[in-house]
Amino acid sequence: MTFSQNILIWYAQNKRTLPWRRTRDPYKIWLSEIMLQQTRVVQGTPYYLKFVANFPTVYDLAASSEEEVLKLWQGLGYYSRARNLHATAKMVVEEYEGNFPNTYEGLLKLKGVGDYTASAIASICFDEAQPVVDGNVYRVLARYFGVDIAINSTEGVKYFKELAREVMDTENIRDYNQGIMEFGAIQCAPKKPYCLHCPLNESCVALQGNKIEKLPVKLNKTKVRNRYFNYLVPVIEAKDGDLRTVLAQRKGKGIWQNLWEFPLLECQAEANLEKVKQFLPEILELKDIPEVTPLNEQLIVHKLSHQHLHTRFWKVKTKTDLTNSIPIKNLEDYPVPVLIADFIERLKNSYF
DNA sequence: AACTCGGGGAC
DNA sequence: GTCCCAGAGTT
Repeated sequence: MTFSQNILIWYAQNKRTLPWRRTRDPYKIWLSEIMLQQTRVVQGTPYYLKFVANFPTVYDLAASSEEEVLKLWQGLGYYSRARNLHATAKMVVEEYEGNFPNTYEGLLKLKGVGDYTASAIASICFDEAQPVVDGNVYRVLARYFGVDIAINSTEGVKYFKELAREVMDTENIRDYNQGIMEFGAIQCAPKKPYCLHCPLNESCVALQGNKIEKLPVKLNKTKVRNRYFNYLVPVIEAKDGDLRTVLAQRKGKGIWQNLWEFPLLECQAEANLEKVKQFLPEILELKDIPEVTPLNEQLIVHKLSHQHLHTRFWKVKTKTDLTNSIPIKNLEDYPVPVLIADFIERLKNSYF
């Protein structure tokens, strides 16, 4: 029995029932594929269901605002995916009459759709024989064929794509592609794969050579950058007695583009009260002398894959009614990073 | 070719 | 702590 035949049989017997497996609708497949980029199925699934409920068709998504899309995306990370998602929905509606391209080449032109996603949509929706090579496929192929070329090297990317193309089942590409990914996720797992009862164990080069834990090979460990964030949280007592505060939208390059946060003072190291008071006028233009107090004693360390954000929130109590101030009860309407969302959650449970 | 972009779960 | 997830875009 061939490699692909084994994959197809395993898939038929072991596949999970996932919401996007009941359809060939390119819109829904595209949505699921974007959401699952670098994201586990268990984490992405509730977001997929939320999006399908709010935006049943590409027209609904295109008619929404980026702000709404980011709000629904909040917490899923890699927010450029959400911005590209919205831009692509508008493009499909305005330039493609609401129809997604039905070929690999056509799909590649869409923002946020790269080699993997174009292959996935083309094969799943249109039965086009394009191999998918995601993290799961790299692992399965590296182990089964005993390939020790780094999967994230230029040579490796090219080699594994060609290998994937050679061993794919062109007649059953839809099930085969999903099958090899599912096989990698469930059976040929990164750690402690279930080799004992694996249908491919007798011919698996890595297993026979006792190299399961050494494959796949991956280079370049990410180095973490430490950053020191001071969020200045204005607390303004309005005339009606309500509390107001201020949010700012992150612009330009870097993390959390177009998401909202409190006015930020970033320093080279942990800042004390004097430091915050010194630079506060550059962040907030106040007419009075505010009362500034730290809201967390220990720095909150928010960990991203490549940055550690050492964060302190400062209450800035003022009587200046800043322009663009908003009622504190409206804070939850804005798309914010998890770091800010967690803070707002504590705020609800009376932080002041 | 190397870097950047989130957050979370498994270990 | 480490690894990695149904990767893409930029420099």
